[in-house]
Amino acid sequence: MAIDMKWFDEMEGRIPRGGVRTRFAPSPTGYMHVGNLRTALYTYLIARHAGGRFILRIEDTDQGRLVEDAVDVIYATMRRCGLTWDEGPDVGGPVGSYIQTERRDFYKKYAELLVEKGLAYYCFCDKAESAEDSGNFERAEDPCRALSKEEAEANVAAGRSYVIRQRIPEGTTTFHDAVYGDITVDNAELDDQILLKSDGLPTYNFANVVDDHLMGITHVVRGAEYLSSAPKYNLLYEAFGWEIPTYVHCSSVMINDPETGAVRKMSKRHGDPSYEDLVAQGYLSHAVVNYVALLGWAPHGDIAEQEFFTMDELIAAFDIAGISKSPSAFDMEKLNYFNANYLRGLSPEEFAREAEPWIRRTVKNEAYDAAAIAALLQARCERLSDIPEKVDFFDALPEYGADLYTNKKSKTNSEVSLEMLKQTAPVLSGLDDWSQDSIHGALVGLAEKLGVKNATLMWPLRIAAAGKAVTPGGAVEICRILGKDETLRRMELGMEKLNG
RNA sequence: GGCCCGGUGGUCAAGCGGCUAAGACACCGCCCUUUCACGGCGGUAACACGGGUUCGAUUCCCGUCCGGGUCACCA
Repeated sequence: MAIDMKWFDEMEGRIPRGGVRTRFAPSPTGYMHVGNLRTALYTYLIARHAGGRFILRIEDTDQGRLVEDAVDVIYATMRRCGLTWDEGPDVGGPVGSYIQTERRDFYKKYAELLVEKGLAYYCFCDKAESAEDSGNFERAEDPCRALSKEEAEANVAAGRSYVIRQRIPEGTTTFHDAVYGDITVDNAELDDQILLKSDGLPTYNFANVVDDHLMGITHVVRGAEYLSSAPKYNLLYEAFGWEIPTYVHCSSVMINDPETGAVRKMSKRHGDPSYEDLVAQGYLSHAVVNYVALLGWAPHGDIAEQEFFTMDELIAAFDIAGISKSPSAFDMEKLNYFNANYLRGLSPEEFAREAEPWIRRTVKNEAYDAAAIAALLQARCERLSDIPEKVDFFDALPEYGADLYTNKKSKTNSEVSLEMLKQTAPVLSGLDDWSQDSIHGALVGLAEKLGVKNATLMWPLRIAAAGKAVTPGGAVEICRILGKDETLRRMELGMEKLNG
């Protein structure tokens, strides 16, 4: 076979030079792992911090795992998280295509180049061929044998399926990682790695190296699970004579298994939440991004104690030196804390907009003002999904026991509560102005007149109005939203209950 | 199991030879208060272990233990 060196020269000529270029290269699985999101974020931040370019590349070389619309999930997730890319499948760029299956010819040519150089070889693997139908590619004991160039060409010409493997030389390989430092491994640990699969598509490792090179990637950011395959990359770069990029491996995101208590890598397969799951549970993207940024990275210097960051602040503060080597555990409690803060940081209007759909899950009665309910909720929920249960009493007064009327701190019991409700009913009934201030003023005035604590008067009223020991907002707020008629009706029910 | 990488409170973490070892979440008190929250104040809690090196180790080196990752025609 003839190698057209002019083609390679042309490819090399297209590679952008100068400036930082990073890439996020997910495979389209249909959802975004928390770990992946964090890797994407760090990758983005490294590029933006340096004023460089951030590239999105789709790694879809695994035909068996293709998921429909999965690429759209990636786009949507990254946009919602504020990770905008400068080059990618949809926006194009100087070194496209940005979808690996559309680059299959490139990989094949580069693999053949290595064969030509004597650094890789064809092999024909009967066992693999027979296993192809079942889709189960078991590792053969003696999978391949190197053939002479003539034999190989004859086989290829005869249409036999084949793979191309790289010859791994003897010795040791050392590579440098920006967070882990120098790592050396014995090449004996490495197998002759497959570059091109029998379906003509490249393996992940090979496609990565070829693409990162051709796309001019300067910083290869990825999860630490790839740390042990990194030496293979160097061997590939060396075989081609290419410049080795800066590696930035990020430790894994772990999770404490709620069932077993064991710590393990976070994964969708074990039922751990993905980004999409978190959003569905009522977490704000910015809260997730902020939290995840701090999971495995910490700011240095005079902002070492800062924990809330806007994206611009992250861009300014992010540095590779702050990335930690040890794996960190995803803590839902702390995410809750971040989310609660972001929720409170919203303007009342923004919060109401976010909250309304959740409020309306249990509050179907349009007479009850969603914005007013939202106002009570803003300081009281960590996740939007906490909302429906908290406001269910508006539509339907729960069945509740008379014991709820007894509260030590408010100095109430059944008798006291009944008396308070009896005193309160005519006062509220006579109120023309059903506003917050008006109701509050009337109640406080009555408490003073009766010589009781505000709480002693308010507690029974709130229980009668809501039928729950804990509610968002107090008696005044709830009555105000319920409206005068409904409030008085519920008070009647309460008094009946207390009369036994 | 081989190889690789880690190890500061329950969790996230600062620290980068000399500190009463930060801060945050969670937890526990107190204050505020119309319940609960929010907010404010305070508290409990950590350098895995054993050897070195050093005047001095959480910090450097070695071993042990523990944890994780990886050993695919998956990424």
